[in-house]
Amino acid sequence: MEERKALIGMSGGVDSSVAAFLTKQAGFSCIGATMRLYDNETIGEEPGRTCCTLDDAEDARSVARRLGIPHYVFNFKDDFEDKVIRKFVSCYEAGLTPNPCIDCNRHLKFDRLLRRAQELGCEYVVSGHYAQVRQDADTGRYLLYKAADRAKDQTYFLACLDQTQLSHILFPLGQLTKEEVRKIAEENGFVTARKRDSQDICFVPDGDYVAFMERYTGKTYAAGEYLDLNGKVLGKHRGAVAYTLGQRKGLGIALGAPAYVCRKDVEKNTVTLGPSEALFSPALRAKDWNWYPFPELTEPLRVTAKTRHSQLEQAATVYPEENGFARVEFDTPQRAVTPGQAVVLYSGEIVVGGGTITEAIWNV
RNA sequence: UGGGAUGUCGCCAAGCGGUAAGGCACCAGACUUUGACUCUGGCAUUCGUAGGUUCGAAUCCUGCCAUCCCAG
Repeated sequence: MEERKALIGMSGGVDSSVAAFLTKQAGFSCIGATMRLYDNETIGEEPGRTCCTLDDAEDARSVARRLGIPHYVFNFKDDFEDKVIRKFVSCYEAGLTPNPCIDCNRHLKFDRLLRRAQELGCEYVVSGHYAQVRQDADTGRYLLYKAADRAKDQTYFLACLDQTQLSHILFPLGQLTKEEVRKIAEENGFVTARKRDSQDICFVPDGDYVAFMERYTGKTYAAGEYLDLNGKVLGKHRGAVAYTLGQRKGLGIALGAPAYVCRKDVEKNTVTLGPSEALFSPALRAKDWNWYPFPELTEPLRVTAKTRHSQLEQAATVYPEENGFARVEFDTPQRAVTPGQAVVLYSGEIVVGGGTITEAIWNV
């Protein structure tokens, strides 16, 4: 029987290094691959703490060499710019709040990279994500399960993957804790063992995404007015694209009490400020759903839901709607439900589905 | 120009003779593979200004300056 082949997406971090090690140990014929997603000139930044600098590619290569597996660097800059960076910018310009990590998973790691893997004869793409995929014995469907290490669970970023993608994915870290992963890396002498976890948007290393957008588009976003909940003008803001729902920091306006972005209107270029209490909505509507235990949602279902990565799951009921939409009604109103962000539904250990929030529903 | 009022951190604001609260904003960390939220820490040797009284003043007195209101 021919040895099964797997391509490991190696970012140059500790997680994917250990994923490669475990895949090799499991008996797969492995190929290591690092994606080149952008140049520093595209993003107008000095090399920094990002997910795919040259240093990171070198670290990945070093680990691959140690494991005795080949290592390639694939140039996916065109797709990354088109499907992640451009979408990021156009989302903000449309008044939404994008989630580039999810788009990168959907279009790069588990699409472009997967296709390249298949060209190389690999059945699987392997990544260092903390999540689990299992095939349901009865239905044959691929199910996404939470990671054993709940604190590191990354299913929120992966609930955009469809059945075809899941059927070709291995997450070797799904049953391990971060601590165990670091230990394995140490024991094997990987240079990546003590690298810190990645964070921030990789192509905006300094965190100033507005400055990034202005550099990238060559535009200047016009200042506009801050409004209170009654529409009264409170002051000037630096352009509605620079704000996201629920935001408090960086408003630069002192109102005596903490103020948060409660609504925004990119057409009128206004940002409405108010107290935290004005941010709670009892329901949301979302589109572009992926369902895991079944092909389509046909009837209301009790679930728990997250509207952001670092949020406790909230009890809710999801209702199917026309044209691929679904409505999620929370038992308790949720704060700053933000269009453009993902909503992910769970039932116990499994991910029921994931979609993209189109609107917060303020009155039910 | 008369009459009145007020001037304390970027904004608001305690203090009222005993040696500068607090909130907001801001900055820095922490948390976090998105944006956010949150948490912790920092943030006026100085109280419009110049003098005076006092052991001691942001707090009392005087001049000046500035702002606001009412008269004009």
